[in-house]
Amino acid sequence: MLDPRLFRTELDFVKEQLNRRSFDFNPEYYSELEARRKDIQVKTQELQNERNSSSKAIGIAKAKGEDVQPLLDQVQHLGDELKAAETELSDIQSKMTALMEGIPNLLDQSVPNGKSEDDNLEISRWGEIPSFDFEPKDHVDLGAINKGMDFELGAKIASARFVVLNGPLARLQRAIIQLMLDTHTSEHGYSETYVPFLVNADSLRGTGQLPKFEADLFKANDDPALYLIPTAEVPVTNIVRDVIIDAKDLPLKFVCHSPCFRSEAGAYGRDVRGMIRQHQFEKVEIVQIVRPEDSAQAHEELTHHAEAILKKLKLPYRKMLLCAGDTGFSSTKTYDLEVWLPGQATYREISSCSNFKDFQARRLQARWRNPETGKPELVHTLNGSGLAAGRTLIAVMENYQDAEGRIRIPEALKPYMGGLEVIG
RNA sequence: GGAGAGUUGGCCGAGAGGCUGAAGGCGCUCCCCUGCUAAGGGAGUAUGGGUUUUAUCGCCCAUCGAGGGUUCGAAUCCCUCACUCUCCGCCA
Repeated sequence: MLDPRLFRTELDFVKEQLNRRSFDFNPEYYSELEARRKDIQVKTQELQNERNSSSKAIGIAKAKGEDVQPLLDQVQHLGDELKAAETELSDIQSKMTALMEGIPNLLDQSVPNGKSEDDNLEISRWGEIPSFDFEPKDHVDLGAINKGMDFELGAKIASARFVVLNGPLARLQRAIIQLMLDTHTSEHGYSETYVPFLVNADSLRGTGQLPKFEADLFKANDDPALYLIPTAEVPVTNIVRDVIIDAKDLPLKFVCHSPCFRSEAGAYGRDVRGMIRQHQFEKVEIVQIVRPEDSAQAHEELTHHAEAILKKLKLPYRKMLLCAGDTGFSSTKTYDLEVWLPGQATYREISSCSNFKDFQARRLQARWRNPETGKPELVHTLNGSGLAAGRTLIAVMENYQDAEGRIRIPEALKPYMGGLEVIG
């Protein structure tokens, strides 16, 4: 959620900034709502004040043993009037909240203009694109060998867009996850957490998935409403919901492995083949909670932490700065890391690292006590995939294949593979 | 799943319809005092919101697990829900 004060003082600026995302913001509707809100809130509070002071007077009169009937007659009319005002106020406040919760974050100055992923800006490339003296297979063909990766079985057990991994490939994915967790905890200073994979609506509202993106979620229960997490970002960032953090405890850095569940309604037709876009996938997420002045620097570092995994695995990748039109709802600035997939001869997203500044923190009421002001102030939140494990598995398979369709185990993963050097 | 007991400020804990946003204690901050330390004295110490933006001051509103209700008036009475603890059952 954006700062309501910004709307009251810089309405034109807000509209202009939201335009960069092609978000159509209607300042007239906002101003009208805000004017009514003010009007009704002031009126309601005046009535409440009147009721409170009258009631107090009755209490005092009664204590003195005076006749309170005249006073009671005086407040008679207040009840209905106040109730009507309160109803009207809560009505307009929920309209206001609905409006505000549907507005995306403002973009950082450094984010380039653009409409789609085609306008994203390439920042850097790393690694050698492998050359093969044979036609490289994609992960689906490689996985079909020994039924190590079985999409039909996934469909039988669940539905389309689920997969079953068997034997060494299942272990390889686990090895990838282990490498990521170990690297982030022992080299990058993150603290490992284990969290619920079902979350309530408040948590999803806090990180920005609700109310706007319910269609992307799997709802697992109705009363109370519980949803399968689309990313560990949700439960992990909600650790600090409604918390005032001691200044000395910042930054907080969490790493968390979890399965992720995405309904991706409407996404059918894209990436139908293989493990690129699944309803369920494994991911290691890194999350930072920082002082506002530190978030830009933290964003760079967090992205480097994700890159470090690709470097350890010697997977070629490029780093993209997302353009205005491709940057997510809650983010001010996002770097995507795209790994090279020989099977598709293209770069594909494997990590997304975002700085949300105070957008999530405001929804979460996640604050820290600023020693300079002595007051609670909003923190900044950041997160990134470090990395998506399913897609990392694909990348390892495709980049480390040989002419016979076998897969060499990258050096960094060997300690986790129990002596295995080659799969297939 | 069954039975019972709880949920009050950073923490402990009083309060049982009316000058209670909440006694008292602990902690913390500032000041005074005392060779040092310890002890002592004094003051302050929730959060959100409104009041044409911000800051100061003031005034006002809301909040005693959450949401409804009764009442002129609710931390206090009633209802619903959530969570915590204890015992029993069942399990990993």
